[in-house]
Amino acid sequence: MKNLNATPICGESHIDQQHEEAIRAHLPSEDAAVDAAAIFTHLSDTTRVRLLSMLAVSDMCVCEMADLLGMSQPAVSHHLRILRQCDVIRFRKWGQRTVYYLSDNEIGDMVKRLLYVVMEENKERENDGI
Amino acid sequence: MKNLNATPICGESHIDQQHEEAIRAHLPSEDAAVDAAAIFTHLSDTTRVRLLSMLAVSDMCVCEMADLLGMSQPAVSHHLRILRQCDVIRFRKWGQRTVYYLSDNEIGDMVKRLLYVVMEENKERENDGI
DNA sequence: CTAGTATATAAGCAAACGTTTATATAAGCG
DNA sequence: CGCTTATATAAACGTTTGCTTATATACTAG
Repeated sequence: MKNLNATPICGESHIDQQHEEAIRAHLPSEDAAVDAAAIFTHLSDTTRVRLLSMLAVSDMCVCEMADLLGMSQPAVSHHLRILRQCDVIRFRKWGQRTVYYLSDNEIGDMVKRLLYVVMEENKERENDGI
Repeated sequence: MKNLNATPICGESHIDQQHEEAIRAHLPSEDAAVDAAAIFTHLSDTTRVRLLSMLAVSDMCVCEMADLLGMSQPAVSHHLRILRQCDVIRFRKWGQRTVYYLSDNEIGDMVKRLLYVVMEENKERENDGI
């Protein structure tokens, strides 16, 4: 295959059929793009990032998370449900309590790595100025 | 430090001051959580995932992206602005055209890895049978 | 210069999201 | 058995988001 990164299509003609087809062949399916975006959506909330950061430190039950965040219990449950649905976190029952933990799968690992990278970038940005 | 993952706090008492402080010490700052969530928000849209997937294949100008996605030019520009603002993508001027490309930084790399992981997970899920 | 193309921005509207308040389920405890 | 605690779900409301239409900027061609 040609080096697609060399020149933008528009350098040749506005719509180069061959080049266009080559690019289309590399694009994710409709479903894949939707699913990928969904995962990002599930992580795209400050409260949920906080919850995941907490669970990266320690398994925890709902009321503890609510206490630590200073948020209402229903609000926390709401976000936990979203994170559960995409299998980023799981839970085990422990008496009355429901103890949540990060999933031990690719998505869970990805989230941990991501959080780490983002936090580090954030530290650098803070050090650089403001 | 103790192994925080061993037992949930609630196993000892509902709020164990020492354990709570240990966890708080590991949590991201308010700003870090907001920034991390913001990055996910910027990626949390099907159109933007598609745009990034396209740019991962080849640098491209706005009208090409609009053509390939079958979307209006303002809609594409709207999303490109969002991706620009968080430095996931950058652009160079080329005559009348504005050619966009993925940033060569940690965030850009992260996005590529993420897209790859998510697409692979998606393929597996499809193979496992809907 | 004027006309046309490529892109960016602004205003407006419908849909989606996050929180709160209120209610439901379910497990321990007396 | 009722009473309390832990959690989940539902309804409602204000905010945010993404798309469209319309307009603005900027480069090119003639």
